[in-house]
Amino acid sequence: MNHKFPEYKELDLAQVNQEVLAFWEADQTFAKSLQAREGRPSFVFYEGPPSANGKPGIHHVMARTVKDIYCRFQTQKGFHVKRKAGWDTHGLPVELDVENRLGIVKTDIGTKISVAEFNQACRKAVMEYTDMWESITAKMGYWVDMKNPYVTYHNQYIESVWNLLKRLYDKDLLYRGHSIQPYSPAAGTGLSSHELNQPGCYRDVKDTTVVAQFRLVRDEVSDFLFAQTDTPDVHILAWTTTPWTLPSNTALAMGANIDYLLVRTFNPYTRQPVSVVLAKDLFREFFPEKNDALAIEDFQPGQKQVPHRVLGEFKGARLELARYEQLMPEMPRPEQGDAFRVLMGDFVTTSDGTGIVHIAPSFGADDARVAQKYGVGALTLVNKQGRFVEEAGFLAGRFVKNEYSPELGPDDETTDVFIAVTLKNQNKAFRVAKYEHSYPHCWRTDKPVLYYPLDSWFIRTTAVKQRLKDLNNTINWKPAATGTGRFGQWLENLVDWNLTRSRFWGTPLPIWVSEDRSETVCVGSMAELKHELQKSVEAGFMASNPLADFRADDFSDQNYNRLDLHRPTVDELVLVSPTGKPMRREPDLIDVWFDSGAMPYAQLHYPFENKEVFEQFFPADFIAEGVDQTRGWFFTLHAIATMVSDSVSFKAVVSNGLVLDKDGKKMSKRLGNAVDPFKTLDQHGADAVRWYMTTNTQPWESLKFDLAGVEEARRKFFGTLQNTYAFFALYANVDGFRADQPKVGREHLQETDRWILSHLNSLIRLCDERYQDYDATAAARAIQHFVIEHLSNWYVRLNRKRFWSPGQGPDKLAAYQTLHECLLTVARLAAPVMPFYAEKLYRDLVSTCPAAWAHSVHLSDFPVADEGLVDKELEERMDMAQTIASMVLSLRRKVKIKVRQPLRRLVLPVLDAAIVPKVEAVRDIILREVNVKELDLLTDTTGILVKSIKPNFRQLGQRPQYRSAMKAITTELAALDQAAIARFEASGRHGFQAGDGQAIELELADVEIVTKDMEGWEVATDGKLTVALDIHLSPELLREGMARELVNRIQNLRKDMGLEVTDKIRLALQSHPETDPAVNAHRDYIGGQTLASELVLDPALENDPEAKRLELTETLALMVKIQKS
RNA sequence: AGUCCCGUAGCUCAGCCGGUUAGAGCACGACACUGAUAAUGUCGGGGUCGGCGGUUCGAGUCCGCCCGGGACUACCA
Repeated sequence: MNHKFPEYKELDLAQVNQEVLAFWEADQTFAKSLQAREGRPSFVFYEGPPSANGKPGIHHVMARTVKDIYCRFQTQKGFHVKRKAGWDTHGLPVELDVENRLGIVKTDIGTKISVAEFNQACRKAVMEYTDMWESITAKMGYWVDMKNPYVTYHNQYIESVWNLLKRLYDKDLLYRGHSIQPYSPAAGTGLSSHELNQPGCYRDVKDTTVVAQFRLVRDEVSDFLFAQTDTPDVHILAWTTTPWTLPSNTALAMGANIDYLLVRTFNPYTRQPVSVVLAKDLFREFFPEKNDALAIEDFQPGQKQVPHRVLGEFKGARLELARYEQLMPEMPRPEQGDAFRVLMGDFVTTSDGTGIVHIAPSFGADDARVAQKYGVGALTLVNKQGRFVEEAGFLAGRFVKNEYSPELGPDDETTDVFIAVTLKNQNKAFRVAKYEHSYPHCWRTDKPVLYYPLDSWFIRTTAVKQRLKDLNNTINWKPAATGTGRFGQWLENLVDWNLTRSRFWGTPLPIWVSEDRSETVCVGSMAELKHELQKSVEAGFMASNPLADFRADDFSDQNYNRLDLHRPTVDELVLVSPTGKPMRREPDLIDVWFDSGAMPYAQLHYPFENKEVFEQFFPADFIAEGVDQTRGWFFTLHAIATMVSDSVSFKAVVSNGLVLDKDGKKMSKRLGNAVDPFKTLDQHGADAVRWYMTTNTQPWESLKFDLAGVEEARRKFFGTLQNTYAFFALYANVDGFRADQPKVGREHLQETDRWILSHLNSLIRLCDERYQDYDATAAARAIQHFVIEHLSNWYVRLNRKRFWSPGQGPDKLAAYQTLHECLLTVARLAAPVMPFYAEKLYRDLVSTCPAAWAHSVHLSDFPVADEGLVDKELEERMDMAQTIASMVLSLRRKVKIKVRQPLRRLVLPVLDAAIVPKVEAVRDIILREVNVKELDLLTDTTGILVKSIKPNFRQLGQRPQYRSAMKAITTELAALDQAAIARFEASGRHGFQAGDGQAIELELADVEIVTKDMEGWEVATDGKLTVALDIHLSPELLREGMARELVNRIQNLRKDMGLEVTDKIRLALQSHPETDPAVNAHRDYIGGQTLASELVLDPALENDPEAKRLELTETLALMVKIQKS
């Protein structure tokens, strides 16, 4: 046991980090913190799995700080908080990374390199940086169980995922369909949205655009248009930026509520009379105002300006299901569906084009959706190479983009232009123009992406949309707007989840299909697979059952690794259908997001193991990840839990924002502005980084990470806290203070003790509330304010003398106990945010008596506020004392009188009798602080004070009848002179007539009276308080001031000589007419303060070689001799 | 393009239910202190609260539109 509080020369947070880490390691503190709460209620936390094939960045430190804070807090609150780490190991980023390293592309897989080899490479790459992750996790103090993580590629994990898929399959929530996906003809591969979001993928390109004329068929629906015009035909105008999709057009889309016009005009190219339909909002884009006056009848074919006349207006809904003729009749017609009709689409806008959208369901996602809704078929006249197929007649063999062709260059005629010219000549183009827009490009080949229909499996999330929304409303989102806004919107516009990916390294889709697709089986477990395989062996489709030895009740890796549940092994398994046909696995993998969304189940290998455990660990009380996960992990967790368990997956979620560089730019390796997390933690210590991140900004706002801010946190907060501790330790050791001494009675507490304890307990309550509400920022800011402003700048400053005064006694003990209590409590309050320094501080503070406290702050309980110690009135009057002291100091500065120079009198005019007792209570504190001898409260201030009066708006606002008279009241009050104010104060009321004749009667409560000035005094005003300072210096005061100057200089000298605080001295001062009177008058004081056992005035000191020269003022110096006695 | 977040001093951020003189820290400048001292205190300059319009007796705060930054989703004629 230590009998002394450790003292330190300086604060080295990085060093503290090291020491505490070593302590935790040796002590197994994390494990103990869990053991200690074993059997207590659980606080459930889910760790979102990071991908270990990338190095951790500073933003991970941010995200993990958030997680760690609330887990540590809830642990201190007594909950059992299990934290299982996890690794996201599948998916495209891993594959791309491996392709890069091997120098291959997707199409090489299966040819240049086998799938087995490729997947082996992925398996290795995926855990490549595991040790870096483990290291950063430890260094930053994130407590999570890294020893038993869940890993998404393990067979047990996959089995759980398969089980979930099977449940969805059984609920008829899985179906096969096709969707329009980005596809790179040049690379021959589908692209994910992830790939499309690589920087530089979206590029501005200039394309030839066409406004095509679609000829309506006259029928019951469209008849009303034909009836209004003289031309035989009516055309719908539709705009496209991809004219190569026009041959595949099968429908047009209009907005049901959009206003459209029927316009009689002439085709600008063929000059033929036409009647066209377009959105009213876009009318002026095609028909300028200057042509309004031109008459249709007068039009000459050679005329440059084309006349127009609006014939009618109607809502899009009127044309629903109207028929039109195929634009290019030489093209085939779709085999299925009722094509060439006008559909209503909610995606139609009038922001550009014509307000009517050309629909080619094969080449647009919106197109496909609306076409499917109406049962309109598709034409796919382009193949995967981006080339028109044979059936496309005169277009057959053409590349839709020159970039896809090996021969064509940018200067060759494009298919778009070719089609535009063709349509022009056929009176089918109303406008042809170049248009610049952004379009995605394949990041590997730099060539434009093609949207192309591909087969996929989907999860019917739209079937549970309402339930998803309802459950979402019960989730506590931080910030709330993310839940209602971003996430809510996302759910509102939900589409079915495109589950499958044509890839290699991922969880295989456990669905086997017979060749004619008539029979399907979904496998939900290893045991089931074994059983199916057995049947297949019996049917003769498999030579042997690779799972023959698998035992369903043995969860060991050895048992589970009998068969790798990845490609290509699973592809080789042929099953048998109920009718005896062979079935092969659907070759696709599932979206990796399903892996991570399945983690509440799969991390426990549910439902095969841990069935009861799962009940306790679902749903999570809390999760936290970046906002970019809103539609990622947050969604997949939510969707899977809703569909499988009809429950939320998490009750509360904190989404944290980006970490940008200090100029607000995104960090990237390319720009070289990425902050190295290891270096940062090593240099500044995790606490400073965590503290900075937490206090600087709310976690969901993006953080402009600036090392200067980390440094500031260290200097301001940790420096002050450390100084406060060092101050405490210095004197506590001198006095042999022990923290486990019985508490002194409350009667021994001074006003300042009770004041700081009041603040402390308010702080405890606030922190508890804020942490509870996932608002660590407010908690940490409050702690910081308490430490710097209240504890250090005021409490320690006011009470320094109590600590260094000689002797012992209840008053001194009270001071030690109060300060100790404050520091100890701060350590416990701040521990979730700054786990290392809090640990250090806590252990130092309890080091003199470890038995009385937990040996780690993280094993200690969160402080409980003692409401009985909270005294708001006390806090108020101390605030007032601080304000008054500050005002006096300001006055002193103004008149250039040092604080060391005592002054006679301070006067405080009292406007409100209520403050009298408050001031009385803090009178001594004020006087001591500002070095003034008397404080007078002046109650009768008439004639002395200059007052001003203004309305109390808040008060008056409560009275409806005066609300509109506010201006008149303001004017009236501003006009009152001193006498009128005095009368008002005396009578308590003031009546007058407002401009409109309203009689107004004001009471004192309706106004605020403040003082401005005082005749003949040095005065300062702050709000309602005014102080006046008597700055007259009597000879007596000057002598006392001089004595203090002397003491001050002698103390400095003592220090310079290296004397201990307790050393006694013999003191000789040079005799001097300017100082002798002060020395004589205050001999005892000087001697006492400087511990001088002997004080002599020596006229001959000037020549003493041992004497030192002291500068007292600019003009006065004195010789002094000090000898240790 | 849609959705969401943000915009307050040179920088980082507070500002509750609308109340009339908008605050803190950093940085900068001046002064003071020197037994917490590689600390500390006091004072000071510095603001069209992104812009415009509206509601109101009164708007940084509420509403609408716009501008700028960011994120996500989409890329669609």
